[in-house]
Parts: sequence; C-alpha cells; structure tokens
Amino acid sequence: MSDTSEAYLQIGEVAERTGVTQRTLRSYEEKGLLRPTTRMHGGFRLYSEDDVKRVEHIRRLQNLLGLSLAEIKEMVEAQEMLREITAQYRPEWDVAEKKRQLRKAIDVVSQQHGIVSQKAEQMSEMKAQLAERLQTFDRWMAELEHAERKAPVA
Amino acid sequence: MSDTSEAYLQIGEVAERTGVTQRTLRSYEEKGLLRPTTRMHGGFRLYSEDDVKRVEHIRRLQNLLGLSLAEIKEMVEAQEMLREITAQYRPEWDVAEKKRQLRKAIDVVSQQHGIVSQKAEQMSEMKAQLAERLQTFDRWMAELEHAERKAPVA
DNA sequence: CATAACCTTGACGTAGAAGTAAGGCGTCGC
DNA sequence: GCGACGCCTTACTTCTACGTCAAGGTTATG
Repeated sequence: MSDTSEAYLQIGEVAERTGVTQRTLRSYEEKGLLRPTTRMHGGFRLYSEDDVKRVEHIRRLQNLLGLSLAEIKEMVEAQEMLREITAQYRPEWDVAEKKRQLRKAIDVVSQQHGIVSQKAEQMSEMKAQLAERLQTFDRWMAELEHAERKAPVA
Repeated sequence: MSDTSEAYLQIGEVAERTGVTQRTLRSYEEKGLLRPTTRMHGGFRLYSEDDVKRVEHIRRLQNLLGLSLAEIKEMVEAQEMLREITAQYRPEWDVAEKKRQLRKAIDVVSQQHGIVSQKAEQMSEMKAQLAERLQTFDRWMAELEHAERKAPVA
C-alpha cells in the first residue's frame, strides 16, 4: 500500500520461507485461510510477515493436530475476529457486541486447548509405551549377546 | 493355531468394536497392514483379538501422528518381525540373524519414539500458547465488564 | 431347504489437498 | 524496450483413504 516500504514478500519468497509451494499458498487463499493479500499493480500477490506466520500456524494445525483446512479456517477466522476487537478496529461496536465476539473467540480457543490437551496426553502415553518397548528390546538384545558368548557362531 | 476355539470374530463384529467400516478393514488387508486373516470354509474372514488391537493401533497412528497407511505399514511390519523373533517362530535362524532383525526393530521403534517425542513437545508448546492466550482473553473480558459497569449500555 | 442376515469380490465414485501444465502478462535490470 | 525470470489464472490430473453399489456366495435358524 502506498509506500510504507514494509518489506512485502512475493509468493515465491513466502513459499521458500515456509516450505510450502506457491500452489498451496494460492489454495489457502481460495479457501479463505489467508486473507486476500494486497497486490502489486500488475496483480502479483504481496505477503506480509504476518502472513508468513499465519502460514506456519496453518501448517502446525495440519501436521500436529491433523485438522482439515475447513476446520483450520474456522480457527483462523476466530483469530481474525479477535484482532479486530482488540485492535479496536471497530469502535462502532458497543461493549455488548465486543463481549459477544470475545466469548466466541474464547470458545474456539478453549476448544482448541481441549483438543491439544487430549492429544498431548495420548501422545505421552504412546511415548511411554514406546520407551518401555525399547527397554524390552534392549534386554533381549543383551540376552542374545549373552547367548552368543556362551555358544559362538558355528 | 490348530483349533483352540479362540473366539474368532467376523468382520462385522470387528468393525463394530473398532469403529471402522468393513470396507476399511478389507482395505487395510489389501494394503498389507493387517495380516491375511484365517477364513471360514466359505471364505469369511476371521479375526483374532490381536487383530482388533492392531486395528486400534493403526487408528492411533493415523489420528495421533497423522501418518499415512504406507508409513504405518512399515511400522506394523517391524512389529511383526519382532513377534517372530521373540516367539521364536524361527528357531532355524541363528543368533546373528536374530540380532540383525532385532536391531532393525529397535531402529524402527526408536524412530517412532523420536517422532512421538518431537510431536509431544510441539504439542505442549502449543498447549502453553493456547493457555496463555486464554488468559489474555479472560483479562480482556474482565476489562470489558469493567467498562460496562462504568458506562452501562445506552 | 428356505430364508434372513452376513459376507465375498469387483468396480466405480468421491472429497480433500495439492501437483502440473498451458498460455499469457508483469517486473526488473540494463 | 528487450530479455530473463517471476507471477497470473484456468483447467485438468493425481493421490489417499475410504464410500457405495452390484451381483452373488455362505451361514445360522427354524
């Protein structure tokens, strides 16, 4: 916009920095996950640092929580909402409205928190199981080595 | 084995108990994730309790770690390998061979352990972030309520 | 042995996420 | 104002993990 030399990035740079393809970035935009970015005069997309963070966030939600892009969209929208409330972009809203929105955001975030907590728990359970199994294997390995010393390979 | 009336289950029961469809069970079999089960004379599949556990395991790997069936297959195969070693199904293998296999299994399992550890860590990080954000929101909410008391809705 | 409930294979369909290709402008540096 | 490279849209393709018939065999029960 105008010329605040805000270090805008083109799609190629964003792709490189985030490790996703350009196609994926455009796809996120189509699906409403990434705010329609500003464009250069000729139509080239311009991304901000915030957009980069957002892409990284989306990826984490995908990889870590295994959410669909549709689900992620909801989450991301809630965050957007918040930004607006907190930045007081909308002074025309009365307090009651702000409260409504904030409550909505709190709902979404606590839901996320719930999911993450649950998964985190299951994870550590799994981790413990794996660790235990590894121990067992090490014991077996030791036994095998013992056997070998007693009766070396023919 | 032989005929120890081991309470075999048909595909429908397994589907019900594990919460996956029959199609999915057959699919896992096609893809080599579930050992070709025994069959009744007429061709009906017969599953053991172990098979049920395996399905549950597969589901955990899918849901928790977000692995593809191909990746899961590798893991599951390593486990299979182990079973054979430990149950000494293959006494014809010499100790060196058993060691080789065991080492392989240890590799796979520690790889899994690594993945899980990493994910678990990222999870708790995320969880912390969410908790923090929730706190912030609660503070804001409190502020809003304060504002409301000072200047009630018109 | 009839019948309902269950199972078989095979083939095709689908939804989500992204890859790929084609044809055509934009941008930048000189 | 030209070349090289980057980006644009549109449209088609792929891949995964199943879903959904269809046509027919099997099993348990009376």
